[in-house]
Amino acid sequence: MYQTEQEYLDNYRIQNYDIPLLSIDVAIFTLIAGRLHILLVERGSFPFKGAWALPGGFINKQLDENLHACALRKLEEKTGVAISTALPHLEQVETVGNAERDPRGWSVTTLYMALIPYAQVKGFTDTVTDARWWPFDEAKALSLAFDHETLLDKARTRLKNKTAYTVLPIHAVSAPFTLTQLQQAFEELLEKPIEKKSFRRRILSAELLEEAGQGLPEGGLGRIATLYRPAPGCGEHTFVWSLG
Amino acid sequence: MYQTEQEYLDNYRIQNYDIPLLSIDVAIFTLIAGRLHILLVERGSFPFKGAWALPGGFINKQLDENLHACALRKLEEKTGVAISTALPHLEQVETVGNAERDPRGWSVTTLYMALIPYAQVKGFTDTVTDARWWPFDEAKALSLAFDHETLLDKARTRLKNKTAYTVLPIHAVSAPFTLTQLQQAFEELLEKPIEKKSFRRRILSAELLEEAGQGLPEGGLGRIATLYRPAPGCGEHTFVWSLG
DNA sequence: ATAATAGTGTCTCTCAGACATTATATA
DNA sequence: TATATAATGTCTGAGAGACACTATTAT
Repeated sequence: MYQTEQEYLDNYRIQNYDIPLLSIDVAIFTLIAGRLHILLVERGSFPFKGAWALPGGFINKQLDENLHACALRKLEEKTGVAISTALPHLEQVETVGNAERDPRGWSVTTLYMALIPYAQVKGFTDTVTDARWWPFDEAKALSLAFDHETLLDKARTRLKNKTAYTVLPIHAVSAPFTLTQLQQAFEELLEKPIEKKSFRRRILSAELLEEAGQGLPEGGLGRIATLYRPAPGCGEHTFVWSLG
Repeated sequence: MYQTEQEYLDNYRIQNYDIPLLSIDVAIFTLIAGRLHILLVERGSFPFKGAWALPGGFINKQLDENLHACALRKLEEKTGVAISTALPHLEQVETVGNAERDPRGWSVTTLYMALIPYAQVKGFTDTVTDARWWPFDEAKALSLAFDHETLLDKARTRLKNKTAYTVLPIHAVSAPFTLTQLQQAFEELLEKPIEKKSFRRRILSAELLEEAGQGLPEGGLGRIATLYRPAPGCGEHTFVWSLG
């Protein structure tokens, strides 16, 4: 039909094709008072107007350099977290597509999962009126928009699995923190207790933390604890063991 | 604007939105004479006409029930493998999207990875003229269409990682097989030798194999080996250890 | 002192790696 | 017999779980 690639491209119109709708959804987790919470937004427009949903939306070809940047933009819009600040963990979980999940027809969404320390976003999310943090179990009991209950489960499963073999929960606590605080974060995400000595042995021998002074434990009672912060460059090469 | 969800849906036209192109690509791996190969197709149309690429294409809203089914359809079209037959492993790897990967503009592709025994597809792929099996290293040296060199790496990495903690390579050998054959498959996918006794201990204690008679080793020389086939329901709950 | 929390010592059990040894087939 | 491959025996060291014990703080 066309003789050259340039000629083909000049005549290409995406509107001529019957393509599915594509969106991005982000399951944003944090720990509030030690318990797992997730950020949900109340939908202000159709479809599912008024229902709670994961933050998400469409790719903006002008604003978003790539898929990850698009997810990061959603994360920032809802949490006010500045990219440069600290350690907002953001990773792609799975892409789901079928004819049933959206009443507008065959649609595809790429699910991301984020984990951030509450201290870093509390000020902002408190001021946002259409979004709020839900304890995870309560969120699961809501009737969410689209197939977001399924997406919630997928994100939660990823969170749990990675906690068993990486130091992912480090992204849920603000530095500096005690090893006990970090262990409690691990236990909440893993949904089971961890033996203290084993935890300390592994987390310290991994050399992913550096000391950051000393401080009293939460509650102000007990022996002074050593404080830690993530070591520089502890980014993602954090896979070594198998917990639980 | 609209008062009810139904009214909104009645007036919804996807063509009114500026959405990116969405495709599916499948990295299909097999072992030929013990070496890792990947199936590539020579593109017959623009863009990248004449270049080698991963099998893939667009979702067909009528034919495809969901994303996985779409990937399965691509797999079947190129390999002739019947879904019902045996164990074609197919899993989603990652979704990539940006403005550069496709000259037609901002585009998104969901990458799948498949692993099948060569014996199951040899007859069919031999007859297909626009597709051929490439040794993995040679494929990497080709100049592939789009960002398929990157995709190839992502799929290869997933293959390698999962080999370390699942029995994924079981999908690369035809039953019945000897433990030595299975070990060689593991070693090729893992790119390093495995200690024989350790391998046998773990693979047998996982109880994912059942005995399937006895046979001479390849080459016809040596002690009679026990043959095995995957145990029914060894599907995917195959994660237990950490090899290497 | 007492309660509370931080941090350590150390035993045991499991299991991977290493490697020697035995068993059984063909030529 | 020699050669090749299958399959097992067993020692060692690393590390996780268990749990008792010591150390240090506030009240």
